[in-house]
Amino acid sequence: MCVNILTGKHMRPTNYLSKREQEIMELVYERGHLTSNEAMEHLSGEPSNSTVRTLLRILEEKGQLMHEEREGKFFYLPVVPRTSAAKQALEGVMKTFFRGSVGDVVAALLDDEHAHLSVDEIDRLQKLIDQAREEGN
Amino acid sequence: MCVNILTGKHMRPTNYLSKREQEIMELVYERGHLTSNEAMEHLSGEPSNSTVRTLLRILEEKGQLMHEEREGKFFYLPVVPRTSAAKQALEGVMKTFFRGSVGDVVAALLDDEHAHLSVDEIDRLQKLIDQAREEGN
DNA sequence: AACAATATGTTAAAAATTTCACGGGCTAGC
DNA sequence: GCTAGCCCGTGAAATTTTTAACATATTGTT
Repeated sequence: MCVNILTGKHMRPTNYLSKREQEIMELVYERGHLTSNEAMEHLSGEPSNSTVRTLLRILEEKGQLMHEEREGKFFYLPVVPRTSAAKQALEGVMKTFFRGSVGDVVAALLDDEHAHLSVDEIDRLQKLIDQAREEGN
Repeated sequence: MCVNILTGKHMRPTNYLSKREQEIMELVYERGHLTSNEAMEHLSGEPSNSTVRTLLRILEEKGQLMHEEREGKFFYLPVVPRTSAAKQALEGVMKTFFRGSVGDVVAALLDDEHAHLSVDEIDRLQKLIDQAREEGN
């Protein structure tokens, strides 16, 4: 068992997260915050409230979650901000499936006929590309 | 333990993959194929060859991997083609971190100043956008 | 005060994952 | 033939993950 350098609190080693832990982190990022009851409702299987709370506590010990009390309940929040986590996740997928190429990812996204983009969205992307072109110089 | 309807072979339930299993699948997709020795070298920690082979076999039982023999060695290959797996992975990230919005993902990719795109790549994306604009009508 | 309803804290058993020692098969070189 | 080197298969121990029962705390109601 590790010890947090700053707080002196005991911490679990982080490394990779377990399956259930990942499931929970996905929920937290998707919803922004999470109570044990919300988690219970949305997790696969039908975990008991007790089970879910244990997991939330472990994730807190691992430094992945923090909680604050609102209306007498624990609201769990991600420690790593959503945008950072998003970037990390994207980079992972990019490395594993797209040889690390941003272009390939965008191509896959736009190629997918399933993903009908609105005119507004296309305009938005157009601006981003124009911008990227400028920065390239 | 489950049984494959077609082959009658015993199978493990698939569901979510465990941490190690995920690590291995990432390697397979990144490299295209994998031998036990390659896996051993690239996995975190220093798993023994024996350990790795067990995991590869389990993934095969789960229907995630298949193997063929080349030069007397087992080459493990993904059962789900790379492009399908890539799409799935992207959709996961998109749902968790980008409210399912393709536009938001592309924006995040292009926004990242870290990702300097070459002129060729920008042109490529431009074509994709033009194409998407046409299809939108 | 006593009770019900709702939350969290603690602890430990059950289940799954992870690990690897050992055994066996095959090939190449002596 | 015998041996060394390399590879795969199997069974079981070690470790981690997952689960939830039970205990405690707080709040609002009768």
